[in-house]
Amino acid sequence: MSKRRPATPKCCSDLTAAINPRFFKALCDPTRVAILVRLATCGRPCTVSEVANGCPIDVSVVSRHLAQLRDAGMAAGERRGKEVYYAVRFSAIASTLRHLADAIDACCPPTWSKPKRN
Amino acid sequence: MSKRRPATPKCCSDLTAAINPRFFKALCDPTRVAILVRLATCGRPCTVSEVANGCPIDVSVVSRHLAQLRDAGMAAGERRGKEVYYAVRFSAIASTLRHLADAIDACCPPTWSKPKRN
DNA sequence: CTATCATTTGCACAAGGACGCAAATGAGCA
DNA sequence: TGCTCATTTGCGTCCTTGTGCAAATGATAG
Repeated sequence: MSKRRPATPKCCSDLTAAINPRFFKALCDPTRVAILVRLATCGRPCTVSEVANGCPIDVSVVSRHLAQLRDAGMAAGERRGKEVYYAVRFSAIASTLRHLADAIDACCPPTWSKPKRN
Repeated sequence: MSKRRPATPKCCSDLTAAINPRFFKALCDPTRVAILVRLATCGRPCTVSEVANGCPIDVSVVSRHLAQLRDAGMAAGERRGKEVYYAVRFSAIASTLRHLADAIDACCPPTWSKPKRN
């Protein structure tokens, strides 16, 4: 008599809300990921020039990538004088990922129902 | 006398390894995400036609998206007769996300060092 | 104010990805 | 074997996005 599972479990609407396109789009491009890792590896906030230094791509492109990471909530930019220091928002990224992981778990039925043959 | 943090913390190489481009590329496209959510909402393995039914896009496109989700490790496809049943790999997705979240945390220094002025 | 440096933005071009249609493949059935 | 249905794949097109160069903006020093 106890209902097993609603036809459309409410968890999945949460799932849609948990998937922020801008967030994952930011992780699509290998160059952008490399920039993010480089920023994380640095261990402290870095300027655009510092990040671009040694990279084969133009500074303007690095600036755009950093802005995109900022808009995605994965980095924070702070201007100090002429320079802008970017830092990885570690906890924000981790919490976003864990939030989605929880939403996924909530969507997963404990026992996977056998598909009915039609 | 105790060292605070190595110049290049080993955690960040883990970070690079934890970010699978194919995984996040799969979540870039809104249509693909919608298909994933639809598959999750269904609550059971669905055929390509079932997923495509009611969608404004062509079946072939849905098939391609599902294949991409499969290659990304987010879905599993199993052929039964003429049809192929796709299912969301909930635990695989969740564990991938949590693994990355852990790698991010490991990369984050407890006390964020003040940026040195150059 | 002018000069200089760091960063951002406008613009044009190239590369990559999504899409639809048609053809090919896989699998069951008469 | 021939037919039908479900899925996949090839191909051309369109749209998005990454990229470099040049110009504009922001900010400090002289």
